[in-house]
Amino acid sequence: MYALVDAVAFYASAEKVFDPAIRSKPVVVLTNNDGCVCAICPIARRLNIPKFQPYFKVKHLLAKHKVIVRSSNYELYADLSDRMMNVISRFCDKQYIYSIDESFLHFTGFTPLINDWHQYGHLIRRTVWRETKLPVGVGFGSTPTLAKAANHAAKKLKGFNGVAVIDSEQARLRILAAMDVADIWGVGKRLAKKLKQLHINSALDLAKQDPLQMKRLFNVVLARTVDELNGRTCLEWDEVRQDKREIFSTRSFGERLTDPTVLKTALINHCTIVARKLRLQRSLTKRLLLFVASSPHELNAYKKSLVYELPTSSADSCVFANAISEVFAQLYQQNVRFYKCGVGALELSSQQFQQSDLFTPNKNNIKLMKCLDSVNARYGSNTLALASQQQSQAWHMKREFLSPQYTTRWLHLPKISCNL
DNA sequence: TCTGGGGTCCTAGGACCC
DNA sequence: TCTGGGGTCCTAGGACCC
Repeated sequence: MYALVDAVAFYASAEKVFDPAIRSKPVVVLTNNDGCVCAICPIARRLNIPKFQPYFKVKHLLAKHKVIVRSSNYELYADLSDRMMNVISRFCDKQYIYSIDESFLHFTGFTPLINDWHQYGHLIRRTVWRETKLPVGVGFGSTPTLAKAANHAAKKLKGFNGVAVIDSEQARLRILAAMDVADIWGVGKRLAKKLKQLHINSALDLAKQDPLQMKRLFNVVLARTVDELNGRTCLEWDEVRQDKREIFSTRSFGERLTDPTVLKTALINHCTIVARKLRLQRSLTKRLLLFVASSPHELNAYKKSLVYELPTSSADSCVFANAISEVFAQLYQQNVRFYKCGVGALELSSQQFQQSDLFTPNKNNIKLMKCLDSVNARYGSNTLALASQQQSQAWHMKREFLSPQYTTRWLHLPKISCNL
């Protein structure tokens, strides 16, 4: 049995945790640089606020309904996510954190004392709410995709109240029949449109298809989804939590940027993030993708990228930073208003099997990186940083409606006053 | 006045080589 | 003079997810 536990409109719910005054109000959260609406609380959802629309286009609508608008407060969300995942982990020995607000639980060789999945789901919900004040939905199913479907039902379909269980044929048919094919995990807008042309409208319609036929007409991924919807597990636990095959760090700037030094600093910051992520999954990369770009919405948009081939696979921030310095001139161009840049690690390999070069000295300083990681883990990210990262504020995000970092900054600690 | 997220994986099609 | 196959690698862009 698998379970998927995730928060209801996580970012918006997180904003309500330390601000009870807005709990009964419509709340939305914006993406980086206050670009788009990315989280809509259930109360705001009833007002038909569209998701992933540019903020400036829905501004008037939000104002009309007196919607509370917040910038993304990642410091807060990351910390609340940790707390939530911690609580959830107590309910199963195998947890896989799939995203900031979702985790899969895999019950195998272990049955909870409470031998009723409904009750168990509600216990998870109640406990998470009691300890974090975050609302979660829980879905159970015999495959990851069915657990996802149950989770969708738990939160979106009538009569489930936050928990749904697919543990019988009736339950499976009932939930899949009520689900639009577009709401299945792995079926996006594009695929859903094509499926509907073939009169495959509900999740159940898709489940009834022949996997081989789906593979022929579409691809192997969809064939697997069909199998999963029928209770045949294709995404094995190890596959669900496989190592990433590429790792990126990219960001748009709060304001357009023309200064080469600042742009280079931004790139170096991205490369240290990528290096840290690589070390976290014990991977090395042989090739870095570096890119810079002006806004795609601009006339004569500028875009330049290049692949840097490292002499030996690495996850060393210093090696990456040197690579950037070496080729930066090829990326930069005068009079371009830069909007975005990023670094990606391609062609990853395991740290365990490092291939060295007979003729090139290995420049990877594993000890130094280990030290850097442990200091930063203890005292906060970027306590130790490369000199070339120069804590510049110039390219930092625009966050006009930022809430306090209640849990990660002393100055932002919530104050409780009581009158005796 | 101007404003449009970030991450990962996959694939079609082009370049190049034999 | 004209015509032609198959493999590998690379890249840009698409699809999907949150």
